[in-house]
Amino acid sequence: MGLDDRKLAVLRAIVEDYVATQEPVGSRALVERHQLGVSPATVRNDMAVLEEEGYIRQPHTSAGRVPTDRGYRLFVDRLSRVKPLSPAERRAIERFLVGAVDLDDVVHRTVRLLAQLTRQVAVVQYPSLARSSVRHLELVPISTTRLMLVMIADTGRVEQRLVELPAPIPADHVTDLRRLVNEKLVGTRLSETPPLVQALVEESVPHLRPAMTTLSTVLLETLIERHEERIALAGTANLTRGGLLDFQGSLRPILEALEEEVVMLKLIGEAEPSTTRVLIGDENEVDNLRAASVVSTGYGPGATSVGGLGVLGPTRMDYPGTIATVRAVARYVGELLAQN
Amino acid sequence: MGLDDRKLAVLRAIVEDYVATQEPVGSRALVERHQLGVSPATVRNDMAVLEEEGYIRQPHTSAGRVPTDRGYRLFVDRLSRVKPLSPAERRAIERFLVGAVDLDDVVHRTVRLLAQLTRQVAVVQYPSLARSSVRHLELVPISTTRLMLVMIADTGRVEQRLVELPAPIPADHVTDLRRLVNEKLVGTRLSETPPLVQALVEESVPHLRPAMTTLSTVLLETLIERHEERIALAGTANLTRGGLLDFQGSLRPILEALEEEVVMLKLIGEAEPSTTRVLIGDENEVDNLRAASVVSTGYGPGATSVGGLGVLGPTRMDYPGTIATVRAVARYVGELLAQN
DNA sequence: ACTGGCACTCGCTACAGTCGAGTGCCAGCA
DNA sequence: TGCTGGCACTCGACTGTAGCGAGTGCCAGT
Repeated sequence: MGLDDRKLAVLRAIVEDYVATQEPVGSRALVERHQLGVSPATVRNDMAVLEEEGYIRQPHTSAGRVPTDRGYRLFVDRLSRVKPLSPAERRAIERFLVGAVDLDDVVHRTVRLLAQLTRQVAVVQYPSLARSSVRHLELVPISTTRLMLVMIADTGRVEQRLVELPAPIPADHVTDLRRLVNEKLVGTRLSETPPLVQALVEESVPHLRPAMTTLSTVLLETLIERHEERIALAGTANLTRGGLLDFQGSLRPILEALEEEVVMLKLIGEAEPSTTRVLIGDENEVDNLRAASVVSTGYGPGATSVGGLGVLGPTRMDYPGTIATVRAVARYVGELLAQN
Repeated sequence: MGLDDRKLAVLRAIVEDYVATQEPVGSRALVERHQLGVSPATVRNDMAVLEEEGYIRQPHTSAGRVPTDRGYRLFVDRLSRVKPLSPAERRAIERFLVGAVDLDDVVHRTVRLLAQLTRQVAVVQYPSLARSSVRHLELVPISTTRLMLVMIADTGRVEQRLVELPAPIPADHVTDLRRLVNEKLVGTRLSETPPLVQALVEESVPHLRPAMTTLSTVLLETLIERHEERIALAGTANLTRGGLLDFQGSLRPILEALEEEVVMLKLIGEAEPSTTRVLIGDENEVDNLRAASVVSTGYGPGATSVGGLGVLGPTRMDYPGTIATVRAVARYVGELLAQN
C-alpha cells in the first residue's frame, strides 16, 4: 500500500507539531498550522490510513495522533529536510573548542557543548585505543620492583599502569627496557601489536627477560586485549525536560543504562565519520532504552573514525536539528584532532 | 527549653520509622513499634513539644509527623547509634578494591562501590594535584615545535599537556630540559612549586631559555594555578528510588548540581580523613541541593587527606549506615593508596 | 504526670455529571 | 473518484459531593 505525497506531508506535519508541542495533534490543528490545502475531514481519512499502516497512533480514542517509532523512522529516512546550523551555533562550536589544553579537555568540552546545543544527554567516546598507534612508551621507576608504564597514543590519549616486577631491577636495565619497547612498538597500531610484543619477549637478552615478560603481560592484558574504552557524559539534567512525559514516567532505566559504559559504547562506537546513525525507540537493542532515541556518528582526524559521539533523548526529539548538530560537532572535533 | 530523654527517644523513633517507611509516622504506630512504655496520648504531647521546637512537622493537619532538617541534625549529632558494617559489606569492599590496575581504576571502582553500598549517588574526588608531589616529568617530542609534557604525581595521577614551543628544538635539548625539570621538581609538592619553576627559568642557559619559559608557563598555568581537580560520579539512577517523593518531585536541580564539578568539589573536598561531614538539606549552601543531604569525608594514604569522597541522597536517608559506609570506604581507599 | 475518651480536621477515594476535543462515517458535490 | 461539511459518538479531563479513616488536640479522671 503506497502512501501518496499528501499522506507523507500529513505525517511530516504530525511529527513536526508533536515534537514542538508535545501534545497529540488533531486534524483541525493540523490544517490550521500547515498549508495542506485540504479540509480536516480529508486529513482524518489520511490519518486513518497512516494509523492502519502503523506510522501513528491514538493515545486515547478522543485524542489526537502521535507518531509511532515506525513513524519517526519514516520521517527521518524520507521526510526530514536538513536543518542547517545557525551561525550562532557555528560560532558556539568554534568558541567552545578552541583553547583546549589536552585530550581530556577536548573530550569534556565536546560533551558539554553537545549537551548544550542539543539540550539532551551527550556521550563522547575517548579515541579508541584499538584504533590508536603508539607514540611513546615511558617507564618510570617507582621502587626497585615497581615501574609505572605510561603509554602515549597518537590520538593524545595517555594511559598508565603499575607494573610489579618479579625481581628488583637496576636503573640502567630500565633504560634498556624503555629503549627496546619504544624501538619495537612506536608507530604501530595497538590492534596489531600482540605479535610484536611477543617477539620482544623472545628476543630479549636473558637478564632483561623476566622484567620484559611481566611488562609484556601488562601491555597485552590491560592495554590491548581489554582495550580500555572510555566515555564522557553530560547533560543528564536534560532528561527532566518535558517533565516525565517522555520516558514514560521513569528516568531510572535511562540513568541505569547511561552508567553502563559497555552499553553506551555499543550505542555510539560503531559508525564512520561520514555516516550518522539514528536509533529510534524500539530499534534499540537495550531494553532500558526502548523509550529513547540515539543519534550518533564517528569522529576522527581523517576519514576513518577513532571514536564515536552522540546524543540520547526522547523518541520525540528534533531529529533534523539533532542530526545536524551531532555531525557538525563531530566534524569540528575531527579537525581539532587532525591539528595535533 | 530542655528536651527530656523520652522526647529524644520519640524523635529518634520518628526519624528511624520515617526513614524506613517513607511515610509520616503517627503516635499509635510509634508506640506499637517501639518500646516507649507510654500511651499514644503521651507521645502526642511530646510530639507537640518537638513540633514547637522545630524538630518535626506535619505535612497536613491529619497526617503523622515528619522530621525537619533540624530534627535530622539533632538525630545525627546526639541520637544515632553507630551502625557497624556487616561482614558482607566488609567483604564487598575488599573484593571490590583489589585488582585495580591504576588510579583511574581505583577511583572508578570506589565510586561504584560507594553507590552500590549506600544505594545513593556517590562522588569521589581524584587525589588533589595541589596536595600531590611530583614523581616524574616526561617530555615527549611530537614534532620539532611541540612537546607533550606528562606529569606523574606520587598519588598516581598522570596529567598531560601539549606544549607549543616558540622555535624548533633539537632532540638533545629536549633531553636537557627533561633532566633539568626533573632534577629541580621531583619530590616537591605542587603547591610549593611556583618559585622553583621560576628559578628554573632564570637559571637556564640561554639556548634553552625560550623553551624553558614556555614550559614553565604551561606548568604554572595549567597544572598548578588552576589545579585541575576531577571527580567521578556513580549511582545517579539511585536518585529515582523513592519515586519522586524525595527531592520534592524534580530531579532536575540535583542532576544539574551533580554536573557542576566545582559545586561537587566544594561539597566533598574539605574534610580530613578522621572527620565525617554531614550536611542536611537546608544547611547546604547550594540552592539546588536544598532537598538533599551530603555525607562526606577525606581520604588519603596517611592522616592527611589527598581528596574527598561522599554520597548524596535525600534528607530522608539512613544516616548512621551511610556514615559508617563512607568512613569504611575512605579508610580502605587510603590503605590502597598507601601501598603504592 | 500519665491515660482513655471524644470531637474535630482534612486528605484520599469513589462516584456522578458536564464539557469539549477529536474521531468515524455518510451523503453530497466537483 | 476524491474531497468536503455535517453529525453522532467516544472518552479523557475536570468539577463537585460524600463518606472514610488516620491522626490530632484537648480534657477530665486517676
